[in-house]
Amino acid sequence: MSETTGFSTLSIDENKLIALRRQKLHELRQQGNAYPTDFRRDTLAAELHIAYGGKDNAELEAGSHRVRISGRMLAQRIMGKASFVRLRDQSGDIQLFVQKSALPEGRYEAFKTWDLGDILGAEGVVFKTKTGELSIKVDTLRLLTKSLRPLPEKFHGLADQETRYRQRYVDLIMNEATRATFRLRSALIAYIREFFNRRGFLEVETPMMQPIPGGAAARPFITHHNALDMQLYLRIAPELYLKRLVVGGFEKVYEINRNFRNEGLSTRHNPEFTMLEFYQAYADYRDLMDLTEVLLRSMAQALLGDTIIPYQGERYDFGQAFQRLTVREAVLRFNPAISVAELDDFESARRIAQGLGVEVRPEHGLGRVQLDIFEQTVEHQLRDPTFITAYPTEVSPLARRNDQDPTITDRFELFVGGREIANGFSELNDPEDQAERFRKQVEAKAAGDHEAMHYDADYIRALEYGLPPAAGEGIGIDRLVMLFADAPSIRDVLLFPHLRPE
RNA sequence: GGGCCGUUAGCUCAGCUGGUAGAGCAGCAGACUUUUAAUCUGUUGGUCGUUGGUUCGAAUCCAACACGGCCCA
Repeated sequence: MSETTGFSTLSIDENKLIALRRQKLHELRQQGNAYPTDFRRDTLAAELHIAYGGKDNAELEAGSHRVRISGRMLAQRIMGKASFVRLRDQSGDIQLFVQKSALPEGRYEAFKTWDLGDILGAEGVVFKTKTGELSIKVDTLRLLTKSLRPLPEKFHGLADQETRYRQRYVDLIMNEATRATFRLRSALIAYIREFFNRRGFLEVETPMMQPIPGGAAARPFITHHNALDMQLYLRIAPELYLKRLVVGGFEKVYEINRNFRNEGLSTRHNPEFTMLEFYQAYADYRDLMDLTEVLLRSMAQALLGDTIIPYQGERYDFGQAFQRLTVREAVLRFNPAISVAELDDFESARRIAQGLGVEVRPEHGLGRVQLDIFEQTVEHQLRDPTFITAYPTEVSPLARRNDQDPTITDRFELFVGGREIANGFSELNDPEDQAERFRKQVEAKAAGDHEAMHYDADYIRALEYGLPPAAGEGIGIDRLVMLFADAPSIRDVLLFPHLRPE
């Protein structure tokens, strides 16, 4: 016990490995600037592989290509008078061959004291080793940043899920699969921007702090503005602002940004998540289904090189026309035991829903009950991309009523792999109908529905100026990235997923 | 919110019916001028998630709690 008292002043996760590295840093400080900023690289690792990977060593030696490179030292194989180092920069890895005889006096000895994880700058000549690995024969070698914390083990890497999420920087250092996922995410978002820009959509940014949270059925986060002494909400959706812009004459707009919903965490839910919403005047929900098919199919081809997307052992086909079913049709198709008559009769539908464990509240109408049955029995079975249409009006307060049947709306949701990926509809542009729907929502809120909407008088005022016939859609980017990256949890596609405090 | 599983060295993991903690990697010391999880010799390193209980004795059994994972709502 008395042996350990000397460490009692160290912070909780300080250990001898860190203490030793800290001592090395202390010595570096005494020798001069321990954190130099004057090193400039002229090449990335991947550029070297592209430029010289195909050449043999005789060609390389004849060319004598000098390069300056920098990155994190991930492996060190030290022999008496020469060593190999694996160095990584953003583009990839390159091996350094460090010879004592090629370095200034004392430098090799210093190098041997450097640690895995240290950031180095190196200069030398490109060559290939006798096993054919492209490398740099180093004659200048500097330590640019001392790493105080030991990296995870080189072979198994970092496997602990919790640490991977909490310390994403370590996950990124250690796991190529993680780097690939987030490169894919970036490419996917870039693809969306290009897709919509090319089609004449204008990218806009609307408020994320809103005095009235609207555009979705969800509980918001509440915050407070000190100077104005007013309550604000983090947005649950940008929808109502984007449609105000369509009123203003921006006829095709889109926004990619965060929404915040005050609900539980799961493998499919994070309190903040990224949504694409887009609106197009002089279009209806069918046009958007067509556009969505083109978007996802071309995106799969562009990012994955195929229209078949493998996901967790399944394969989803984005190449063929997406199936389109109404909520009713889907229920009947996946429940052969339910007849049309039973589904369309309120009392029998209610009994079916209750038999499935659904709570049917007195104010719920037939459409809502049918949707409950759909969610219980069909949703998880929709594996290949499938559009479900004709959502009940009572659960679609912002969607346009169907011309033939006012109890349903011209709305669709897209399901892939049993999960909702997108939600779109022809927009309700009748201000009087919209005002009436808001009033219904306010009543529901008063009756205890925390997810019901507020009455947004300014939005009604905007509609009164005239919203052209339009359709809009939201696509959940995180779920889309999960699909494209074959990731089982939303946390795998968020750089910093929300976790409880350590 | 409920059920199941997990939490042991910096990392990846062993640790049996309870007897006081191990390996590999990393680290440290040494050898080695073309390595590839380099190799060879020696060696340091632990609040066994936390708290309480049972017991002569708990990493191990029990309970509660914390965090995470999976499934369900």
